[in-house]
Amino acid sequence: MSVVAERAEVFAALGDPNRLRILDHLTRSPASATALVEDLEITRQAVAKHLRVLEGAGLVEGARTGREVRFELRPAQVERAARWLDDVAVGWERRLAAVKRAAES
Amino acid sequence: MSVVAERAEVFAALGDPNRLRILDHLTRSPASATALVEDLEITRQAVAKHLRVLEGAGLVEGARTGREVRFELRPAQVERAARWLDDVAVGWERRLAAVKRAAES
DNA sequence: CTCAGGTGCAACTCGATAGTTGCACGATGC
DNA sequence: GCATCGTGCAACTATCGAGTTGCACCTGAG
Repeated sequence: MSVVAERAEVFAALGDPNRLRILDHLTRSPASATALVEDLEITRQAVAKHLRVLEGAGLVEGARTGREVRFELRPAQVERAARWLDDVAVGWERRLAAVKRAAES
Repeated sequence: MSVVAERAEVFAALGDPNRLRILDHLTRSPASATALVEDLEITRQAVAKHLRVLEGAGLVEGARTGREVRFELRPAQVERAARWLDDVAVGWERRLAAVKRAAES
């Protein structure tokens, strides 16, 4: 997959309110799909689908312990996405500064 | 709109390869919809739709100059999204450190 | 005035996605 | 062994989203 498509997949995974809530919960502590149902008012299967999307984007990883699967955050992709957004913002500000400099000369 | 829904809207707007390419282009210089068509191999109307999505998320703003509409980046939302991602990553690392400390005591 | 370039709006197709229900399977506790 | 808890898989609905074509409307240049 191309680098831009991969980036888009990560952002798309972040582009759903329920998934953001799941991610927010997982920031505080790992949890299983059934545990996450309580604060989401959707079914367990829907939660499981969201977790698969998040896992597909590399934002989260699940590991089986006994009969439950605990999902925990995987910060690498989160940081990568944050860094790209910073680059976009910084690049733009730099361009604005260059335009301003040109106008003053 | 709730804060989480708004965040999701921003990330959803970023969750498409063509929109990422548009954003990348706009980082370097403002452009109109028809100008953006050249490096995207989709129609002008599709580009216009993407621009409306980006504008709806507050990532971009268009202003009419003569008979064309120049779109330029709006870094505020970009920075806000980056900051939230940083918070997620930092919060998780902090939790990991706390768990480690607890295990060592 | 006329014509061309740039936008905008509307209707349509089609694949992806969020959500559901129903059921089957493996691991745990008694 | 057996009831149960947590998962996983499959089928289905319905909505959203990306992309297209076609047409109408302004604005600027000759």
